[in-house]
Amino acid sequence: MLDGGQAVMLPAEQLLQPATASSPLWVRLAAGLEDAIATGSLSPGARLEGEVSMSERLSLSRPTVRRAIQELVEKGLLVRRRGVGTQVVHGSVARQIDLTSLYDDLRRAGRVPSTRVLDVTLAQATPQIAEQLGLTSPVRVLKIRRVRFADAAPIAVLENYLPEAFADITAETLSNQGLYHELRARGVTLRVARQRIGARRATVDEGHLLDIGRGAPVLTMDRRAYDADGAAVEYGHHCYRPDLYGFEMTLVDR
Amino acid sequence: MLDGGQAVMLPAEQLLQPATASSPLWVRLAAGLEDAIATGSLSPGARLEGEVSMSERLSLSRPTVRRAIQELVEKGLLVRRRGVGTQVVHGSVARQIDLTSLYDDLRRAGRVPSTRVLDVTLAQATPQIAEQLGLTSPVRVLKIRRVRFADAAPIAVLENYLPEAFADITAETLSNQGLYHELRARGVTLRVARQRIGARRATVDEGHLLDIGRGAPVLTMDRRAYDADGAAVEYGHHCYRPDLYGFEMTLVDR
DNA sequence: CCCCGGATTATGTTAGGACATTTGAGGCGA
DNA sequence: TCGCCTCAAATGTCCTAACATAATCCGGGG
Repeated sequence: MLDGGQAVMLPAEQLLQPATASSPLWVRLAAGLEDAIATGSLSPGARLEGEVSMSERLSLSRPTVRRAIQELVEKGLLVRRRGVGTQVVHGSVARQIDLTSLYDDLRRAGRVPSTRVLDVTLAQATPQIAEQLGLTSPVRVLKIRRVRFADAAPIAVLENYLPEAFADITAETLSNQGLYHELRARGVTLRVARQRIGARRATVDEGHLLDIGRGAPVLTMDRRAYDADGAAVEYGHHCYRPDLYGFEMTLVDR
Repeated sequence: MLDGGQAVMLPAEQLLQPATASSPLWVRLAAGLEDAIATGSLSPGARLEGEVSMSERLSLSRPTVRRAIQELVEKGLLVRRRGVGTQVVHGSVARQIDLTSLYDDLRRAGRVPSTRVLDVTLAQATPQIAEQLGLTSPVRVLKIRRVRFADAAPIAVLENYLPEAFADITAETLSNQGLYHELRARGVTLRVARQRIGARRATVDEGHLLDIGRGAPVLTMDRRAYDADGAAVEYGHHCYRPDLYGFEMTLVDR
């Protein structure tokens, strides 16, 4: 076998990130492993040290080591096979779709995001919007319309609806940081989101905002995000310039 | 509190699916819980019985119960909060994107899928295709072109590339079942896939096959699927009619 | 009546052990 | 030399046990 004839054993200091951080042990181990993969200490195809051996060497319990490895398996970085071992997957790594905003996505990709807020208005909700937010019909909602730029090029038109409780969100706040960041700052923790990705022709308005021809194709994403209580917090309707943005994800068979 | 003032306690027989099935305990419990949610025995917002209580009542260990619940949390059906408990999420359930083929997707949605195989040819790989499959340049690959129908309406044009080892796949086989089914039948187990979803204008050819106007928007998906060994098995380039198909997924914050 | 602080309850983390199952490789025999 | 069989190694499943931590509830004191 070319790949991983011998199991790779990395020093404990490299695997376990600094003890100063008071995060769970398995998180620190997972971070250490992910780092080792990212920096090339563990190259694609390499066979990992066995769970039992690793737990003894690091003075951790096997469940803890297992939990860390499981994390990376679900991220698509490692593959485990019973009777064989754990290997680093081939191919270049792609980040998984997270419950994050486009703003964070772009920053991580090393691009410079900026936002132009078109309008922030409190208006009567249409029956459709009210239903998406799980509210009874005659209710007012905050409507936000923004254009997102990456390195000065317009890449998306964002339309978001929130319950009236968030009516004090200002256009200024949204210019500086993403909507999700602002929600988190208010103590709202988003837990689950359902989204649908599709495509259609751009409306005249969208075509103008995105600087593409009228009727040009756009990539769309509708998302409903829920609170920890299960209450709908946000309904978003986004559309992207397909030549500048796409959704990448890693699927893992379980 | 309106929702879940009292924890719901379902009978053991309902939660644990038949013992005849020799699947792992946590799988059977997870299936039982998922069933209870699907049938409405556990309605949205309902509070689940605590882990400890449930494990005692079912004569299972807490880690086993935890594993089952964890599964449904990752599927987006349940939400857990420390100090509070576990609740069924609100909103209608949407299936998560899996490592499955479009063929299986449609069958599960209750639609009748069918396939028209355009051509199956063994040809010299372009440098791009070879690179996607992780092969050195001068190599032949199997190229498959199909049109997928759902209830007699064309919804996708599928273009797949496979290593020469699969050259004996015939057009006839592909008419009866999906490509992934055929691969599994040959002992190939797909473990990881990376995909990118985007949009663009349909080519003249695609517009004709999908019965849409030329230049109409199509939803595209490029996927590379890897074997358990980490070897690239398939590279696919699909395009869908956006008015008939979209990608739905559930995101869970961890 | 309001506010604050403990008791309660629930999930989160970690440990340590035992056995089952799958896989690959090496050795033995025909 | 080829094929079968056994064995070792690795992950998968399952158990018991304890402590940590967050959130809520409730009662007492101001």
